[in-house]
Amino acid sequence: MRCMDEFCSVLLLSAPFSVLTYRLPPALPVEFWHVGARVLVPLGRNLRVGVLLEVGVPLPEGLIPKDVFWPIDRTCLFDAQYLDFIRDLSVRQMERPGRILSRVLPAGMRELPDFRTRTGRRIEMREMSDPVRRVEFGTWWRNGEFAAVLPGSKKARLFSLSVEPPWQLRPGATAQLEILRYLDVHGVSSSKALHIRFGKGLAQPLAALLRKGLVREVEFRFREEVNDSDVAVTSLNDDQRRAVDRFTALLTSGQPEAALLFGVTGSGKTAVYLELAARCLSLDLHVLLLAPEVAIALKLHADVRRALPWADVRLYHGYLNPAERQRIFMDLAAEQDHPCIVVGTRSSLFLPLKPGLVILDEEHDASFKQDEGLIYQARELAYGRVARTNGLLVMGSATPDIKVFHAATNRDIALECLETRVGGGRLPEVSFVDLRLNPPEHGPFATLVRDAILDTIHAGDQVIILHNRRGYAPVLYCETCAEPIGCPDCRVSLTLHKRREILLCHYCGHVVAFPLSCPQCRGTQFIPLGAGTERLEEFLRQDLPEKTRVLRLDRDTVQRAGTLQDTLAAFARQDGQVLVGTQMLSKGHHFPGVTLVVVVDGDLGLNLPDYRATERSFQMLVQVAGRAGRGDKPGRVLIQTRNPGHYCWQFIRDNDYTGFFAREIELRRSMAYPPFVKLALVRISLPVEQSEVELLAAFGDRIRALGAAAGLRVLGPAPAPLTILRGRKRFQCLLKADNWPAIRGVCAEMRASLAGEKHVRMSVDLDPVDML
DNA sequence: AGCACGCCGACT
DNA sequence: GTCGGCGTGCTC
Repeated sequence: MRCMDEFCSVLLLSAPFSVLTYRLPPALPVEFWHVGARVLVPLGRNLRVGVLLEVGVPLPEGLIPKDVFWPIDRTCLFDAQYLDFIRDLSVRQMERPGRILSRVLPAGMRELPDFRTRTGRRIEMREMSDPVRRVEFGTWWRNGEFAAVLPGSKKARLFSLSVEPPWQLRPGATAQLEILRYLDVHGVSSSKALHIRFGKGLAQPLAALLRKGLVREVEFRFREEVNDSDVAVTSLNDDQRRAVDRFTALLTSGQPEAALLFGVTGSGKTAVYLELAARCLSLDLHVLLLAPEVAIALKLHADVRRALPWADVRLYHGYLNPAERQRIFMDLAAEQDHPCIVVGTRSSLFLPLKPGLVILDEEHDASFKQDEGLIYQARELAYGRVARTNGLLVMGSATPDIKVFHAATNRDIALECLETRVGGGRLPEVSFVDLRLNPPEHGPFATLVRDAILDTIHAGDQVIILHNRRGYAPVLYCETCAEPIGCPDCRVSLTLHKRREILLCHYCGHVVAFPLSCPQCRGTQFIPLGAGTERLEEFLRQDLPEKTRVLRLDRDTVQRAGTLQDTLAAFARQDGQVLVGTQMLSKGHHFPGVTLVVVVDGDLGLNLPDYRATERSFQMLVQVAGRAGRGDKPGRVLIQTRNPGHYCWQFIRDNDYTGFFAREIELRRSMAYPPFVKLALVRISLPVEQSEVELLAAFGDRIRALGAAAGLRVLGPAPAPLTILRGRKRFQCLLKADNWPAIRGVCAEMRASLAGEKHVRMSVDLDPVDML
């Protein structure tokens, strides 16, 4: 029994997310409490989950503390390094640490757990607060006969459409039809999401649909890959060996290190990762291997399992069900000294590991930036993690981020290059088709492009057609009122998705049924303008010889469970001659039968209001070009353009990343863009019905004054590229500075100055990836 | 997030 | 008169 009261600080994992002071209950022994473990604390009249941050803190003046209610974890979940990492992130994001932590943890971990005895009997909170019973529960807790079980161990059920529309339903089955439509629009959905949408009336119609086989329950949106790995586990070539040796030296240098592995597509970066991972494990350190997309993570997971069958390999990503995610999280926390490899997507950065090695595969990929909710750039967080463990961050790419390559050329980070394609495959020949001289006479294709497609098919080879625009037509034009149909909440036109019979806003997700009559003039005659992947697929089906099989891959087709993998697998075994799709198909897959890649509109990405537009276009086109000719036949890439003079084309043709880099970095230097300055985008929005005039004037004056005082340049405020989005008018300022703290300071003051304006929202994107 | 408190509109 | 809408403010 302690004679003096002890106080502790607890970080709440639900609103208000504050750090509060509690007393450790004198009746429970001190060994029940672990810094970094979760505890149950009273707040108001109920209990909350929090993290025990510190024991032995002073009691704030005038505060009468409540007692911590009960421990949840028996061991520390978050060590000092992890909490420091979260704290650092919270400073950078200008958010409270509790909010950050609650966002990055598997959902169930911030919810009230059930307490059960070993025999499975549930103990009510009411019983646990009885002072007499508590002594007994304390004994049980110590003996491990009593524990917190995570909620949500009940599996979240996922449902997917299993039959394409039109559906055979009895007339009047409106509830069933609504559910089918919902699944068609939203793709694989959890029972929770369906419940939110349909409420109590869900169970019966859903059961009917399951019975009829129109809807099926799926385990998982993705299947684990079978071990058909194509990574050579044979010996490494000289380049690969040199990279491995150099990185191994960095791994054991005793200080944080970062390195870039720069290698053309097909040069065997994965083999380097695997060898390095093996060495890291033999040093008893954790390895984190991050992929930009779940599908690529699955592939890498299979590769790792095959190459390192003796290793403890885990797979983690956002599509695991919550119980699964929690289990992995808790397992890793419990075995922090046991070396293992986690393969996953960016959310794996928040697992409780002590990573000796973090590998970012396809480092340039925009998916590594989380841009909803908690905004972060995986690369920076990955470095944040290895910085605390004196580990090594390896970033791999054929088309590195300009900023990363700049750091490598400055020798701020190490650089290793893989010069040759493993197995000697040649890079494809890239040529450009000037659409002004060769007009698109066959749908969107110039005659010579269409001929090339036909020739390839006749030769028995495969074609990839890239068009980074989904849907049927991006604009639906009303014949009578001569206006395109626009989104009611955003100032953009709706995209026609013909098969799904909807018009969809690609910015806010607004959906309307199609066919419809024009909301302006009630007209019913429409002309679809422009083409998305769906229209290309339709065109190719009609235009190409009848027996040609055309597959399509974009976000719309992938909404059916397993479609992404099924389609990729079907195309890989040549169950289809043509694959049409968005940038989704430029990533990481290997199709030996492909000898032609067609880019329908090479200019599509070049004219966006974004200083990185050219870089991104370059990366995507080089990546998709890399899909061609990886087998024994040489490949060819045809890029249609109306702007053949653009500087990036020659570098794409010559597969000359370093040339592109040299040009681009000079442009960035002269225009004062990153990496030469730090950039932030401050956006304010207000409901459309409010006047912005006064607000903008006051906001502009204040931010320019603050900016001048802090030594940064302020551009704007100006209307944002999508001026009206989701029913709000949007304006933005671009801030340029030579350090982040100056930017953060100004942003924090601006946020404070807007505190009184209830309907005005302000968001800050530090280092924006795109300015839309 | 919850839950209280408090201040205004339409009911037994 | 009171029931109940949800705006504002606090919780160790």
